[in-house]
Amino acid sequence: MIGPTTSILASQRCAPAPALQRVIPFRELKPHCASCGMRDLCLPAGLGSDEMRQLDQIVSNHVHVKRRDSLFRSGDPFTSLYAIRLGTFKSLLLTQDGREQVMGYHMGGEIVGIDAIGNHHHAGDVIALEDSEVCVLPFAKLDQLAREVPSLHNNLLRFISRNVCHGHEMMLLLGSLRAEERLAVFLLDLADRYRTRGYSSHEFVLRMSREEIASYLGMKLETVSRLFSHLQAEGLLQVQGRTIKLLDSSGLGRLIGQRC
Amino acid sequence: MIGPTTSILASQRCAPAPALQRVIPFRELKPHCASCGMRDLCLPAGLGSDEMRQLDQIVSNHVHVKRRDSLFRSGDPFTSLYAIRLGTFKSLLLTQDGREQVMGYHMGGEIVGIDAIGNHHHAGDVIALEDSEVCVLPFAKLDQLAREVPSLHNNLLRFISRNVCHGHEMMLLLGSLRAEERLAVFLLDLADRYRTRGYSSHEFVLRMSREEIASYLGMKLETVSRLFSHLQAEGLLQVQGRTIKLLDSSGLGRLIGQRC
DNA sequence: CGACTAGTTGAGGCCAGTCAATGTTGGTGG
DNA sequence: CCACCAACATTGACTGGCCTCAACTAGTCG
Repeated sequence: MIGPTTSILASQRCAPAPALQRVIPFRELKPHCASCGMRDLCLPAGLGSDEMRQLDQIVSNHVHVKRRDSLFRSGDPFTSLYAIRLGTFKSLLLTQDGREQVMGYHMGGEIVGIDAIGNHHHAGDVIALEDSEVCVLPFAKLDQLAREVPSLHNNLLRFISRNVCHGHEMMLLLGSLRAEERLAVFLLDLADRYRTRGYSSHEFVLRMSREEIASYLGMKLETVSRLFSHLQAEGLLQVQGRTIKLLDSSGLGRLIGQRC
Repeated sequence: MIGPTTSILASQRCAPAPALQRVIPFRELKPHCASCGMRDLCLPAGLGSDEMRQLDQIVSNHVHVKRRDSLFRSGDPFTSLYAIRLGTFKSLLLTQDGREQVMGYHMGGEIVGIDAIGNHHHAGDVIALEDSEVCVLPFAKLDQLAREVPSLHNNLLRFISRNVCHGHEMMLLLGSLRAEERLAVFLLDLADRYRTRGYSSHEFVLRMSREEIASYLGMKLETVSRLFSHLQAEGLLQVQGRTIKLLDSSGLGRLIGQRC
Protein backbone atom coordinates (compact mmCIF):
# COMPACT_ATOMS: atom_id res chain seq x y z
CA MET A 1 0.00 0.00 0.00
CA ILE A 2 1.16 3.52 -0.72
CA GLY A 3 2.09 5.66 2.23
CA PRO A 4 0.98 9.23 2.83
CA THR A 5 2.09 11.58 0.09
CA THR A 6 1.68 15.26 -0.49
CA SER A 7 -0.17 16.82 -3.35
CA ILE A 8 2.13 19.41 -4.83
CA LEU A 9 -0.64 21.33 -6.46
CA ALA A 10 -2.93 21.16 -3.49
CA SER A 11 -0.19 22.42 -1.25
CA GLN A 12 0.48 25.28 -3.62
CA ARG A 13 -3.16 26.17 -3.48
CA CYS A 14 -3.99 25.91 0.17
CA ALA A 15 -0.93 25.61 2.40
CA PRO A 16 2.61 26.89 2.69
CA ALA A 17 5.02 24.51 1.01
CA PRO A 18 6.64 22.15 3.50
CA ALA A 19 10.25 22.96 4.21
CA LEU A 20 11.61 19.97 2.33
CA GLN A 21 9.61 20.53 -0.79
CA ARG A 22 11.61 22.35 -3.42
CA VAL A 23 9.27 24.55 -5.41
CA ILE A 24 10.94 25.31 -8.70
CA PRO A 25 10.99 29.07 -9.32
CA PHE A 26 8.76 29.90 -12.22
CA ARG A 27 11.46 31.45 -14.42
CA GLU A 28 13.60 28.32 -14.27
CA LEU A 29 11.31 26.60 -16.68
CA LYS A 30 9.25 28.30 -19.30
CA PRO A 31 9.33 25.73 -22.07
CA HIS A 32 7.15 25.97 -25.12
CA CYS A 33 5.16 23.42 -27.04
CA ALA A 34 7.24 24.14 -30.13
CA SER A 35 10.43 23.05 -28.42
CA CYS A 36 8.94 20.17 -26.42
CA GLY A 37 10.04 16.66 -27.29
CA MET A 38 6.51 15.39 -26.74
CA ARG A 39 5.07 17.87 -29.24
CA ASP A 40 3.96 15.35 -31.82
CA LEU A 41 2.35 13.00 -29.31
CA CYS A 42 0.66 15.63 -27.21
CA LEU A 43 -2.13 18.17 -27.66
CA PRO A 44 -0.16 20.42 -30.07
CA ALA A 45 0.26 17.58 -32.59
CA GLY A 46 -0.42 18.95 -36.05
CA LEU A 47 -1.00 22.51 -34.91
CA GLY A 48 0.50 25.47 -36.76
CA SER A 49 3.09 27.58 -34.96
CA ASP A 50 0.58 30.35 -34.32
CA GLU A 51 -1.84 27.89 -32.78
CA MET A 52 0.93 26.39 -30.71
CA ARG A 53 1.72 29.80 -29.31
CA GLN A 54 -1.91 30.24 -28.34
CA LEU A 55 -1.76 26.91 -26.58
CA ASP A 56 1.45 27.97 -24.84
CA GLN A 57 -0.32 30.98 -23.47
CA ILE A 58 -2.99 29.05 -21.69
CA VAL A 59 -0.51 26.65 -20.09
CA SER A 60 -0.72 28.21 -16.69
CA ASN A 61 2.21 26.50 -15.12
CA HIS A 62 4.95 23.93 -15.50
CA VAL A 63 5.23 21.76 -12.46
CA HIS A 64 7.87 19.37 -11.22
CA VAL A 65 6.34 16.48 -9.38
CA LYS A 66 8.58 14.34 -7.24
CA ARG A 67 8.25 10.57 -6.98
CA ARG A 68 5.28 9.55 -4.84
CA ASP A 69 3.75 13.03 -4.98
CA SER A 70 0.34 13.44 -6.51
CA LEU A 71 -0.93 15.68 -9.25
CA PHE A 72 -4.32 15.55 -7.66
CA ARG A 73 -6.32 13.40 -5.29
CA SER A 74 -9.76 11.90 -5.30
CA GLY A 75 -12.22 14.61 -4.37
CA ASP A 76 -10.00 17.50 -5.44
CA PRO A 77 -11.90 20.06 -7.50
CA PHE A 78 -11.43 19.64 -11.22
CA THR A 79 -9.80 22.66 -12.75
CA SER A 80 -7.15 21.45 -15.14
CA LEU A 81 -5.87 18.72 -17.36
CA TYR A 82 -2.20 17.81 -17.14
CA ALA A 83 0.09 17.11 -20.07
CA ILE A 84 3.06 14.97 -19.11
CA ARG A 85 6.36 16.40 -20.33
CA LEU A 86 8.61 13.95 -18.58
CA GLY A 87 8.27 10.99 -16.29
CA THR A 88 5.61 8.43 -15.47
CA PHE A 89 2.40 8.49 -13.48
CA LYS A 90 -0.13 5.99 -12.27
CA SER A 91 -3.80 6.80 -11.92
CA LEU A 92 -5.80 4.91 -9.36
CA LEU A 93 -9.14 4.55 -7.70
CA LEU A 94 -9.46 3.87 -3.99
CA THR A 95 -12.01 1.36 -2.82
CA GLN A 96 -13.95 2.08 0.33
CA ASP A 97 -12.01 -0.56 2.23
CA GLY A 98 -8.75 1.17 1.43
CA ARG A 99 -7.34 -0.96 -1.34
CA GLU A 100 -6.15 0.81 -4.43
CA GLN A 101 -6.79 -0.23 -8.00
CA VAL A 102 -4.42 1.10 -10.63
CA MET A 103 -6.42 2.34 -13.62
CA GLY A 104 -3.54 3.22 -15.88
CA TYR A 105 0.07 4.23 -16.38
CA HIS A 106 0.82 7.47 -18.13
CA MET A 107 3.97 8.75 -19.78
CA GLY A 108 5.29 11.67 -21.80
CA GLY A 109 2.84 13.23 -24.21
CA GLU A 110 -0.22 11.82 -22.50
CA ILE A 111 -2.99 13.82 -20.86
CA VAL A 112 -4.29 12.96 -17.41
CA GLY A 113 -7.38 14.18 -15.61
CA ILE A 114 -9.73 13.56 -18.51
CA ASP A 115 -12.09 11.36 -16.51
CA ALA A 116 -13.10 14.41 -14.47
CA ILE A 117 -14.18 16.42 -17.51
CA GLY A 118 -17.84 17.09 -16.98
CA ASN A 119 -17.59 16.56 -13.23
CA HIS A 120 -16.56 19.06 -10.64
CA HIS A 121 -14.22 16.73 -8.80
CA HIS A 122 -11.61 14.11 -9.56
CA ALA A 123 -12.68 10.56 -8.86
CA GLY A 124 -9.19 9.16 -8.36
CA ASP A 125 -5.57 9.99 -7.65
CA VAL A 126 -2.73 10.52 -10.08
CA ILE A 127 0.70 9.87 -8.56
CA ALA A 128 4.22 10.20 -9.97
CA LEU A 129 6.19 6.97 -10.18
CA GLU A 130 9.41 8.91 -10.72
CA ASP A 131 10.40 12.57 -10.66
CA SER A 132 8.28 14.07 -13.40
CA GLU A 133 7.23 17.24 -15.09
CA VAL A 134 3.83 18.31 -16.37
CA CYS A 135 2.13 21.24 -18.05
CA VAL A 136 -0.99 22.46 -16.30
CA LEU A 137 -3.84 23.14 -18.72
CA PRO A 138 -6.71 25.05 -17.09
CA PHE A 139 -9.66 23.30 -18.62
CA ALA A 140 -11.94 26.29 -19.02
CA LYS A 141 -9.32 28.10 -21.10
CA LEU A 142 -8.37 24.98 -23.01
CA ASP A 143 -11.98 24.31 -23.83
CA GLN A 144 -12.46 27.87 -24.98
CA LEU A 145 -9.38 27.77 -27.18
CA ALA A 146 -10.51 24.46 -28.65
CA ARG A 147 -13.66 26.18 -29.91
CA GLU A 148 -11.51 28.56 -31.91
CA VAL A 149 -8.84 26.13 -33.09
CA PRO A 150 -10.38 23.14 -34.88
CA SER A 151 -7.24 21.02 -34.92
CA LEU A 152 -6.85 21.47 -31.16
CA HIS A 153 -10.47 20.53 -30.75
CA ASN A 154 -9.89 17.36 -32.76
CA ASN A 155 -6.84 16.49 -30.74
CA LEU A 156 -8.73 16.95 -27.52
CA LEU A 157 -11.50 14.70 -28.76
CA ARG A 158 -8.94 12.13 -29.81
CA PHE A 159 -7.41 12.07 -26.34
CA ILE A 160 -10.80 11.75 -24.74
CA SER A 161 -11.79 8.93 -27.03
CA ARG A 162 -8.48 7.20 -26.37
CA ASN A 163 -9.43 7.26 -22.71
CA VAL A 164 -12.75 5.59 -23.35
CA CYS A 165 -11.15 3.02 -25.63
CA HIS A 166 -8.47 2.23 -23.09
CA GLY A 167 -11.20 1.41 -20.62
CA HIS A 168 -12.77 -0.91 -23.15
CA GLU A 169 -9.50 -2.63 -23.93
CA MET A 170 -8.90 -3.18 -20.24
CA MET A 171 -12.35 -4.66 -19.84
CA LEU A 172 -11.50 -7.07 -22.62
CA LEU A 173 -8.18 -7.88 -21.00
CA LEU A 174 -9.56 -8.32 -17.49
CA GLY A 175 -12.66 -10.11 -18.65
CA SER A 176 -11.26 -12.65 -21.01
CA LEU A 177 -7.50 -13.12 -20.80
CA ARG A 178 -5.55 -15.43 -18.51
CA ALA A 179 -2.90 -13.99 -16.22
CA GLU A 180 0.01 -14.81 -18.52
CA GLU A 181 -1.75 -13.26 -21.50
CA ARG A 182 -2.49 -10.11 -19.53
CA LEU A 183 1.13 -9.68 -18.58
CA ALA A 184 2.20 -10.21 -22.18
CA VAL A 185 -0.24 -7.53 -23.35
CA PHE A 186 1.06 -5.20 -20.66
CA LEU A 187 4.70 -5.67 -21.64
CA LEU A 188 4.07 -5.32 -25.35
CA ASP A 189 2.02 -2.20 -24.73
CA LEU A 190 4.83 -0.69 -22.67
CA ALA A 191 7.38 -1.63 -25.32
CA ASP A 192 5.25 0.03 -27.96
CA ARG A 193 4.90 3.21 -25.96
CA TYR A 194 8.63 3.35 -25.34
CA ARG A 195 9.28 2.86 -29.06
CA THR A 196 6.87 5.68 -29.90
CA ARG A 197 8.87 7.94 -27.58
CA GLY A 198 12.20 7.06 -29.09
CA TYR A 199 13.37 4.71 -26.37
CA SER A 200 14.36 1.10 -26.77
CA SER A 201 11.40 -1.20 -27.01
CA HIS A 202 13.57 -4.22 -26.27
CA GLU A 203 15.00 -3.15 -22.97
CA PHE A 204 13.47 -0.88 -20.41
CA VAL A 205 13.14 -0.29 -16.70
CA LEU A 206 9.73 -0.70 -15.14
CA ARG A 207 8.68 2.31 -13.12
CA MET A 208 6.14 0.36 -11.11
CA SER A 209 6.34 -2.36 -8.48
CA ARG A 210 5.09 -5.91 -8.89
CA GLU A 211 2.15 -4.98 -6.69
CA GLU A 212 1.24 -2.04 -8.92
CA ILE A 213 1.48 -4.18 -12.04
CA ALA A 214 -0.67 -6.79 -10.36
CA SER A 215 -3.29 -4.25 -9.37
CA TYR A 216 -3.47 -2.90 -12.91
CA LEU A 217 -3.82 -6.38 -14.39
CA GLY A 218 -6.29 -7.67 -11.83
CA MET A 219 -4.06 -10.20 -10.15
CA LYS A 220 -1.77 -10.67 -7.15
CA LEU A 221 1.85 -9.61 -6.93
CA GLU A 222 3.02 -13.18 -6.40
CA THR A 223 1.40 -14.18 -9.66
CA VAL A 224 3.19 -11.37 -11.49
CA SER A 225 6.48 -12.45 -9.99
CA ARG A 226 5.91 -16.09 -10.89
CA LEU A 227 4.93 -15.17 -14.43
CA PHE A 228 8.08 -13.10 -14.92
CA SER A 229 10.11 -16.09 -13.80
CA HIS A 230 8.14 -18.38 -16.04
CA LEU A 231 8.44 -16.17 -19.12
CA GLN A 232 12.16 -15.92 -18.42
CA ALA A 233 12.45 -19.70 -18.18
CA GLU A 234 10.70 -19.91 -21.53
CA GLY A 235 13.36 -17.64 -22.99
CA LEU A 236 10.88 -14.94 -23.94
CA LEU A 237 12.43 -12.27 -21.78
CA GLN A 238 15.07 -11.54 -19.20
CA VAL A 239 14.16 -10.05 -15.82
CA GLN A 240 16.56 -8.38 -13.46
CA GLY A 241 14.50 -6.66 -10.80
CA ARG A 242 12.71 -3.95 -12.71
CA THR A 243 14.91 -4.16 -15.77
CA ILE A 244 13.19 -6.04 -18.58
CA LYS A 245 14.82 -7.31 -21.76
CA LEU A 246 12.35 -8.59 -24.32
CA LEU A 247 14.18 -11.42 -26.07
CA ASP A 248 11.28 -12.60 -28.22
CA SER A 249 8.48 -10.06 -28.67
CA SER A 250 6.79 -12.06 -31.38
CA GLY A 251 6.80 -15.07 -29.05
CA LEU A 252 5.06 -12.89 -26.47
CA GLY A 253 2.63 -11.83 -29.14
CA ARG A 254 1.90 -15.45 -29.96
CA LEU A 255 1.01 -16.02 -26.31
CA ILE A 256 -1.87 -13.63 -26.76
CA GLY A 257 -2.65 -15.05 -30.16
CA GLN A 258 -5.90 -13.90 -31.66
CA ARG A 259 -7.51 -13.46 -28.29
CA CYS A 260 -7.35 -9.69 -28.11
CA MET B 1 -23.02 -16.32 -30.02
CA ILE B 2 -25.08 -13.84 -31.94
CA GLY B 3 -26.12 -14.83 -35.41
CA PRO B 4 -25.91 -12.65 -38.51
CA THR B 5 -27.89 -9.47 -38.09
CA THR B 6 -28.54 -6.53 -40.30
CA SER B 7 -27.52 -2.99 -39.56
CA ILE B 8 -30.57 -0.86 -40.09
CA LEU B 9 -28.62 2.29 -40.62
CA ALA B 10 -26.06 0.69 -42.85
CA SER B 11 -28.77 -0.79 -45.00
CA GLN B 12 -30.43 2.57 -45.26
CA ARG B 13 -27.18 4.05 -46.39
CA CYS B 14 -25.87 1.56 -48.87
CA ALA B 15 -28.46 -1.00 -49.89
CA PRO B 16 -32.16 -1.27 -50.61
CA ALA B 17 -34.06 -2.29 -47.51
CA PRO B 18 -34.73 -6.02 -47.42
CA ALA B 19 -38.33 -6.89 -48.16
CA LEU B 20 -39.16 -7.90 -44.60
CA GLN B 21 -37.74 -4.81 -42.98
CA ARG B 22 -40.43 -2.33 -42.18
CA VAL B 23 -39.01 1.14 -42.53
CA ILE B 24 -41.17 3.48 -40.52
CA PRO B 25 -42.27 6.40 -42.70
CA PHE B 26 -40.69 9.58 -41.46
CA ARG B 27 -43.90 11.42 -40.65
CA GLU B 28 -45.10 8.64 -38.35
CA LEU B 29 -42.70 9.79 -35.71
CA LYS B 30 -41.41 13.29 -35.32
CA PRO B 31 -41.08 13.50 -31.58
CA HIS B 32 -39.41 16.40 -29.87
CA CYS B 33 -37.04 16.62 -26.96
CA ALA B 34 -39.56 18.70 -25.05
CA SER B 35 -42.12 15.92 -25.12
CA CYS B 36 -39.72 13.02 -24.67
CA GLY B 37 -39.89 11.02 -21.47
CA MET B 38 -36.13 10.76 -21.36
CA ARG B 39 -35.70 14.53 -21.53
CA ASP B 40 -34.24 14.98 -18.07
CA LEU B 41 -31.78 12.11 -18.37
CA CYS B 42 -30.65 12.81 -21.89
CA LEU B 43 -28.73 15.55 -23.69
CA PRO B 44 -31.48 18.20 -23.35
CA ALA B 45 -31.40 17.99 -19.54
CA GLY B 46 -31.50 21.48 -18.14
CA LEU B 47 -31.81 23.20 -21.53
CA GLY B 48 -34.23 26.02 -22.13
CA SER B 49 -37.08 25.46 -24.57
CA ASP B 50 -35.35 27.50 -27.25
CA GLU B 51 -32.19 25.47 -26.89
CA MET B 52 -34.21 22.28 -26.97
CA ARG B 53 -35.73 23.32 -30.25
CA GLN B 54 -32.27 23.90 -31.67
CA LEU B 55 -31.31 20.44 -30.54
CA ASP B 56 -34.49 19.05 -32.12
CA GLN B 57 -33.45 20.54 -35.41
CA ILE B 58 -30.16 18.73 -35.60
CA VAL B 59 -31.71 15.37 -34.74
CA SER B 60 -31.54 14.05 -38.25
CA ASN B 61 -33.69 11.02 -37.80
CA HIS B 62 -35.67 8.89 -35.44
CA VAL B 63 -35.00 5.24 -36.01
CA HIS B 64 -36.74 2.09 -34.89
CA VAL B 65 -34.27 -0.70 -34.33
CA LYS B 66 -35.60 -4.20 -34.07
CA ARG B 67 -34.26 -6.78 -31.63
CA ARG B 68 -30.90 -8.17 -32.76
CA ASP B 69 -30.37 -5.38 -35.28
CA SER B 70 -27.40 -3.11 -34.90
CA LEU B 71 -27.12 0.64 -34.71
CA PHE B 72 -23.63 0.35 -36.12
CA ARG B 73 -20.89 -2.21 -36.50
CA SER B 74 -17.20 -2.28 -35.84
CA GLY B 75 -15.47 -0.47 -38.70
CA ASP B 76 -18.50 1.59 -39.70
CA PRO B 77 -17.61 5.24 -40.28
CA PHE B 78 -18.37 7.44 -37.32
CA THR B 79 -20.91 10.08 -38.18
CA SER B 80 -23.38 10.24 -35.34
CA LEU B 81 -24.13 9.66 -31.73
CA TYR B 82 -27.36 7.92 -30.83
CA ALA B 83 -29.68 8.90 -28.00
CA ILE B 84 -31.83 6.03 -26.83
CA ARG B 85 -35.52 6.94 -26.61
CA LEU B 86 -36.81 3.48 -25.85
CA GLY B 87 -35.42 0.03 -25.38
CA THR B 88 -32.09 -1.52 -24.48
CA PHE B 89 -28.81 -2.01 -26.29
CA LYS B 90 -25.58 -3.81 -25.67
CA SER B 91 -22.25 -2.56 -26.93
CA LEU B 92 -19.54 -5.07 -27.61
CA LEU B 93 -16.05 -5.57 -28.92
CA LEU B 94 -15.15 -8.55 -31.08
CA THR B 95 -11.89 -10.32 -30.40
CA GLN B 96 -9.86 -11.51 -33.34
CA ASP B 97 -10.77 -15.10 -32.58
CA GLY B 98 -14.45 -14.30 -32.89
CA ARG B 99 -15.56 -14.13 -29.28
CA GLU B 100 -17.54 -11.13 -28.23
CA GLN B 101 -17.05 -9.13 -25.08
CA VAL B 102 -19.98 -7.03 -23.89
CA MET B 103 -18.74 -3.58 -22.89
CA GLY B 104 -21.99 -2.17 -21.61
CA TYR B 105 -25.76 -2.14 -21.54
CA HIS B 106 -27.57 1.02 -22.49
CA MET B 107 -31.11 2.16 -21.88
CA GLY B 108 -33.38 5.15 -22.37
CA GLY B 109 -31.74 8.55 -22.06
CA GLU B 110 -28.24 7.22 -22.61
CA ILE B 111 -25.95 8.13 -25.49
CA VAL B 112 -24.08 5.48 -27.46
CA GLY B 113 -21.26 5.85 -29.94
CA ILE B 114 -19.17 8.12 -27.74
CA ASP B 115 -16.10 5.90 -27.88
CA ALA B 116 -15.72 6.74 -31.57
CA ILE B 117 -15.56 10.50 -30.96
CA GLY B 118 -12.18 11.55 -32.25
CA ASN B 119 -11.86 8.49 -34.46
CA HIS B 120 -13.22 8.03 -37.90
CA HIS B 121 -14.65 4.59 -37.28
CA HIS B 122 -16.50 2.70 -34.63
CA ALA B 123 -14.44 0.14 -32.73
CA GLY B 124 -17.34 -2.06 -31.69
CA ASP B 125 -20.93 -2.98 -32.36
CA VAL B 126 -24.08 -1.70 -30.70
CA ILE B 127 -27.01 -4.11 -30.90
CA ALA B 128 -30.61 -3.84 -29.74
CA LEU B 129 -31.67 -6.35 -27.09
CA GLU B 130 -35.32 -5.57 -27.71
CA ASP B 131 -37.24 -3.47 -30.22
CA SER B 132 -35.94 0.01 -29.59
CA GLU B 133 -35.98 3.57 -30.76
CA VAL B 134 -33.18 6.09 -31.01
CA CYS B 135 -32.54 9.66 -32.08
CA VAL B 136 -29.67 10.07 -34.52
CA LEU B 137 -27.42 12.98 -33.64
CA PRO B 138 -25.01 13.86 -36.46
CA PHE B 139 -21.88 14.58 -34.50
CA ALA B 140 -20.56 17.45 -36.59
CA LYS B 141 -23.78 19.38 -36.10
CA LEU B 142 -24.08 18.43 -32.46
CA ASP B 143 -20.53 19.53 -31.81
CA GLN B 144 -21.18 22.83 -33.58
CA LEU B 145 -24.34 23.47 -31.61
CA ALA B 146 -22.52 22.64 -28.38
CA ARG B 147 -20.12 25.50 -29.07
CA GLU B 148 -23.05 27.88 -29.10
CA VAL B 149 -25.07 26.41 -26.25
CA PRO B 150 -23.00 26.12 -23.07
CA SER B 151 -25.41 23.91 -21.19
CA LEU B 152 -25.49 21.47 -24.09
CA HIS B 153 -21.73 21.53 -24.13
CA ASN B 154 -21.64 20.69 -20.46
CA ASN B 155 -24.11 17.88 -20.88
CA LEU B 156 -22.05 16.43 -23.70
CA LEU B 157 -18.94 16.56 -21.56
CA ARG B 158 -20.80 14.92 -18.71
CA PHE B 159 -21.88 12.05 -20.94
CA ILE B 160 -18.35 11.61 -22.23
CA SER B 161 -16.89 11.63 -18.76
CA ARG B 162 -19.51 9.14 -17.61
CA ASN B 163 -18.22 6.85 -20.33
CA VAL B 164 -14.65 7.11 -19.09
CA CYS B 165 -15.74 6.58 -15.50
CA HIS B 166 -17.80 3.56 -16.43
CA GLY B 167 -14.68 2.01 -17.89
CA HIS B 168 -12.85 2.69 -14.65
CA GLU B 169 -15.60 1.22 -12.53
CA MET B 170 -15.61 -1.88 -14.67
CA MET B 171 -11.86 -2.22 -14.29
CA LEU B 172 -12.36 -2.08 -10.55
CA LEU B 173 -15.13 -4.65 -10.74
CA LEU B 174 -13.30 -7.03 -13.04
CA GLY B 175 -9.98 -6.56 -11.34
CA SER B 176 -10.90 -6.94 -7.72
CA LEU B 177 -14.34 -8.43 -7.12
CA ARG B 178 -15.31 -12.07 -6.90
CA ALA B 179 -18.00 -13.44 -9.18
CA GLU B 180 -20.81 -13.15 -6.65
CA GLU B 181 -19.88 -9.56 -5.85
CA ARG B 182 -19.80 -8.68 -9.54
CA LEU B 183 -23.28 -10.04 -10.09
CA ALA B 184 -24.55 -8.13 -7.07
CA VAL B 185 -23.08 -4.90 -8.42
CA PHE B 186 -24.64 -5.60 -11.78
CA LEU B 187 -28.11 -6.20 -10.36
CA LEU B 188 -28.02 -3.20 -8.06
CA ASP B 189 -26.83 -1.02 -10.93
CA LEU B 190 -29.68 -2.24 -13.12
CA ALA B 191 -32.17 -1.67 -10.30
CA ASP B 192 -30.88 1.85 -9.85
CA ARG B 193 -31.19 2.63 -13.53
CA TYR B 194 -34.72 1.28 -13.64
CA ARG B 195 -35.63 3.39 -10.62
CA THR B 196 -34.18 6.48 -12.28
CA ARG B 197 -36.43 5.81 -15.25
CA GLY B 198 -39.54 5.39 -13.17
CA TYR B 199 -39.74 1.62 -13.33
CA SER B 200 -39.73 -0.75 -10.40
CA SER B 201 -36.31 -1.29 -8.96
CA HIS B 202 -37.48 -4.38 -7.10
CA GLU B 203 -38.78 -6.38 -10.00
CA PHE B 204 -37.63 -6.26 -13.57
CA VAL B 205 -37.06 -8.40 -16.63
CA LEU B 206 -33.51 -8.85 -17.81
CA ARG B 207 -33.09 -8.00 -21.46
CA MET B 208 -29.92 -10.03 -21.81
CA SER B 209 -29.09 -13.72 -21.73
CA ARG B 210 -26.97 -15.42 -19.08
CA GLU B 211 -24.16 -15.56 -21.60
CA GLU B 212 -24.34 -11.82 -22.22
CA ILE B 213 -24.35 -11.10 -18.50
CA ALA B 214 -21.39 -13.43 -18.10
CA SER B 215 -19.46 -11.75 -20.88
CA TYR B 216 -20.06 -8.33 -19.37
CA LEU B 217 -18.95 -9.48 -15.93
CA GLY B 218 -15.94 -11.45 -17.10
CA MET B 219 -17.22 -14.90 -16.24
CA LYS B 220 -18.94 -17.93 -17.77
CA LEU B 221 -22.65 -18.38 -18.24
CA GLU B 222 -22.75 -21.43 -15.97
CA THR B 223 -21.31 -19.35 -13.17
CA VAL B 224 -23.98 -16.68 -13.65
CA SER B 225 -26.67 -19.34 -13.56
CA ARG B 226 -25.23 -20.95 -10.44
CA LEU B 227 -24.96 -17.58 -8.70
CA PHE B 228 -28.57 -16.71 -9.46
CA SER B 229 -29.59 -20.02 -7.93
CA HIS B 230 -27.35 -19.42 -4.96
CA LEU B 231 -28.58 -15.89 -4.30
CA GLN B 232 -32.11 -17.22 -4.55
CA ALA B 233 -31.34 -19.95 -2.04
CA GLU B 234 -29.99 -17.26 0.28
CA GLY B 235 -33.30 -15.46 0.00
CA LEU B 236 -31.77 -12.35 -1.50
CA LEU B 237 -33.72 -12.52 -4.73
CA GLN B 238 -36.14 -14.57 -6.75
CA VAL B 239 -35.29 -15.72 -10.26
CA GLN B 240 -37.77 -16.92 -12.82
CA GLY B 241 -35.98 -17.11 -16.12
CA ARG B 242 -35.22 -13.50 -16.92
CA THR B 243 -37.59 -12.07 -14.36
CA ILE B 244 -35.78 -10.89 -11.26
CA LYS B 245 -37.32 -9.92 -7.95
CA LEU B 246 -34.93 -8.29 -5.53
CA LEU B 247 -36.11 -9.40 -2.10
CA ASP B 248 -33.27 -7.89 -0.10
CA SER B 249 -31.34 -5.16 -1.89
CA SER B 250 -29.48 -4.14 1.21
CA GLY B 251 -28.40 -7.72 1.69
CA LEU B 252 -27.05 -7.67 -1.85
CA GLY B 253 -25.30 -4.42 -1.00
CA ARG B 254 -23.72 -6.03 2.03
CA LEU B 255 -22.31 -8.75 -0.22
CA ILE B 256 -20.25 -6.07 -1.91
CA GLY B 257 -19.53 -4.41 1.39
CA GLN B 258 -16.89 -1.74 1.26
CA ARG B 259 -15.10 -3.39 -1.60
CA CYS B 260 -16.25 -1.08 -4.35
C1' DC C 1 24.03 -3.08 11.91
C1' DG C 2 19.10 -3.66 12.21
C1' DA C 3 14.71 -2.43 10.29
C1' DC C 4 12.21 -2.12 6.33
C1' DT C 5 10.66 -2.70 1.62
C1' DA C 6 10.57 -5.29 -2.65
C1' DG C 7 10.81 -9.48 -4.79
C1' DT C 8 11.03 -14.69 -5.24
C1' DT C 9 9.51 -19.23 -4.43
C1' DG C 10 6.89 -23.18 -2.38
C1' DA C 11 2.76 -25.76 -0.47
C1' DG C 12 -1.93 -26.13 -0.27
C1' DG C 13 -6.73 -24.65 -0.95
C1' DC C 14 -10.58 -22.65 -3.22
C1' DC C 15 -13.14 -20.26 -6.69
C1' DA C 16 -14.55 -20.39 -11.05
C1' DG C 17 -13.86 -22.79 -15.54
C1' DT C 18 -14.77 -27.02 -18.37
C1' DC C 19 -17.40 -30.72 -19.93
C1' DA C 20 -21.59 -32.95 -20.02
C1' DA C 21 -26.37 -34.22 -19.16
C1' DT C 22 -30.89 -32.59 -18.56
C1' DG C 23 -34.70 -29.29 -18.15
C1' DT C 24 -37.20 -25.16 -19.82
C1' DT C 25 -38.80 -21.62 -22.91
C1' DG C 26 -40.23 -19.47 -26.95
C1' DG C 27 -40.65 -19.05 -31.82
C1' DT C 28 -42.08 -21.38 -36.17
C1' DG C 29 -44.61 -24.00 -39.26
C1' DG C 30 -47.82 -27.63 -40.16
C1' DC D 1 -53.62 -24.73 -31.73
C1' DC D 2 -50.26 -27.86 -31.00
C1' DA D 3 -45.91 -30.18 -31.96
C1' DC D 4 -41.40 -29.55 -32.77
C1' DC D 5 -36.95 -27.65 -32.60
C1' DA D 6 -33.46 -24.63 -31.33
C1' DA D 7 -31.91 -21.58 -28.13
C1' DC D 8 -31.57 -20.72 -23.41
C1' DA D 9 -30.91 -22.19 -18.72
C1' DT D 10 -29.85 -25.28 -14.80
C1' DT D 11 -27.16 -28.52 -12.33
C1' DG D 12 -23.44 -31.88 -11.30
C1' DA D 13 -18.70 -33.70 -11.31
C1' DC D 14 -14.25 -32.68 -12.02
C1' DT D 15 -10.15 -29.78 -12.96
C1' DG D 16 -6.92 -26.29 -12.82
C1' DG D 17 -5.36 -21.52 -12.47
C1' DC D 18 -4.76 -18.27 -9.38
C1' DC D 19 -4.95 -16.83 -4.50
C1' DT D 20 -3.37 -17.32 0.28
C1' DC D 21 -0.11 -17.93 3.58
C1' DA D 22 4.48 -18.30 4.62
C1' DA D 23 9.47 -18.53 4.44
C1' DC D 24 13.40 -16.64 2.60
C1' DT D 25 16.64 -13.40 -0.08
C1' DA D 26 18.37 -9.03 -1.69
C1' DG D 27 18.77 -4.37 -1.59
C1' DT D 28 18.16 0.31 0.88
C1' DC D 29 18.24 3.71 4.29
C1' DG D 30 18.73 5.67 8.67
